[in-house]
Amino acid sequence: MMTEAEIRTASEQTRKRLLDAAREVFSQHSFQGATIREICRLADANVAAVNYHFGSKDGLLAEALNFAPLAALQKANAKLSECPKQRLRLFLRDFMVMLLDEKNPSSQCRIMARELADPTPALDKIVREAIAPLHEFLAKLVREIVGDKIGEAELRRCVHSIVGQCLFYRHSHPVLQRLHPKLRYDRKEIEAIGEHIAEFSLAGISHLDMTRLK
Amino acid sequence: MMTEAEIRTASEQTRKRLLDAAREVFSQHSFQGATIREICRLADANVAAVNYHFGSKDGLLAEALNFAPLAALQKANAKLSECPKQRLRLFLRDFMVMLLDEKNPSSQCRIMARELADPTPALDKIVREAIAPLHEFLAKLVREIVGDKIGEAELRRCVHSIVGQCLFYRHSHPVLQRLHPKLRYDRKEIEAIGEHIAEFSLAGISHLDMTRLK
DNA sequence: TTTACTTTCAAACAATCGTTTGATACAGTG
DNA sequence: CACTGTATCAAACGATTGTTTGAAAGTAAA
Repeated sequence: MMTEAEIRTASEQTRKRLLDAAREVFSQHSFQGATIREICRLADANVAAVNYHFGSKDGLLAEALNFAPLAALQKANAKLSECPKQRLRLFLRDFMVMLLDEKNPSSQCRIMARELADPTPALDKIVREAIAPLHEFLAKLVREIVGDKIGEAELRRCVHSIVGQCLFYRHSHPVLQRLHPKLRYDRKEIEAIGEHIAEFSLAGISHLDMTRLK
Repeated sequence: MMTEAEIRTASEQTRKRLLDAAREVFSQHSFQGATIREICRLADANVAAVNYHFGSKDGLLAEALNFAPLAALQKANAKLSECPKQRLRLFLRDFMVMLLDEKNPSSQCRIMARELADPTPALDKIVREAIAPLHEFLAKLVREIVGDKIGEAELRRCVHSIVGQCLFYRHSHPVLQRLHPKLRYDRKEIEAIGEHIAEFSLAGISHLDMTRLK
């Protein structure tokens, strides 16, 4: 026997299991490659559960996406009293952990990275709520570092260079596994990658700054 | 009425139309998202033609892949008498044209970029014949620039930074279109992107060199 | 208990997928 | 002519997809 509150959570537990399973499956397959049956098998739910709780496969993906952790990362970073360069270093470290660490529950970013190349009905939401704010955040940070000596087009390309480096490790994971079979992405390696991207990018940004001055 | 040679070319023309259509469709959809029926519709051929000429969808993808243009790019670059830095600039410009220019017939690289994230039976061939040589080529080039002052792990990360920047524009094309709707990838813009990646990366490489020396 | 509502489930649905089949047309060989 | 092999085609095959259905189970309120 269950109380009203417990009943509600029983249904919500099913929803939660479905969302967790969906994030897992959607992050490992393309949207067309992920099947409702696999998600439901992983969630220990009936095939009809997805359409009952979320209306459709599209609806499930839309609800599975939650970019609050990414937004929180940016918000917390903006409040730091460090210099812009150091804030970029810290952000890239945390962002790479979010992208690569299997133990990290924020697999939404992994879905985001996957959906970039494969437009789905959820892409509009992803761009609006996650990618656009992320690019604006980085653009503001780079602008703080470089000043107003470079144009908008170059600023945008710097942001692309940074994001491109980060997403590469997530996107090309299956390939990198085959190129370097011995490599494991433990916490230490992930942080080393984040630091590399930060130093590499800071040098690239500063260099553009210098070339503009001449 | 046709002669024997013309018959053979008639069949080979069908093969060619199928391969062209396959490259077009595979570069725009994931492997699971691309359908044989769409390929055959584009090639103006029967649905059975793919299995008749190539055995299966997998076989069609495998034969559609041809990395000769990419290999030729590397070979031609290696023969240049320019300094390593200038050779990197030239290679990145040509590579970006190959990746982004719609008028460029080398759409195999676009398929490659797409397949990175979505393992298919053809991924082994892609890694072996295209990605591994590309990474080795860039590693050698970076090594020429930086000398032996950095370790293998850092060298590898530099290559990843370069490749990541390049692939980002191909991978995230649908997203970038929504972020910057006014932007068009004409020849001039593509070359500007290639130059940016070159300068950005050269600065990053040189900086790692300097930090190692201290 | 009876009634009303929510949730779950096995089963089926319609659509689409990659693939196969058997017929057909055609060119070359004897 | 008959025979052989190649290429194409409409049609169908079996499997799998996302989705729907109708009944069963379970809870809350009457």
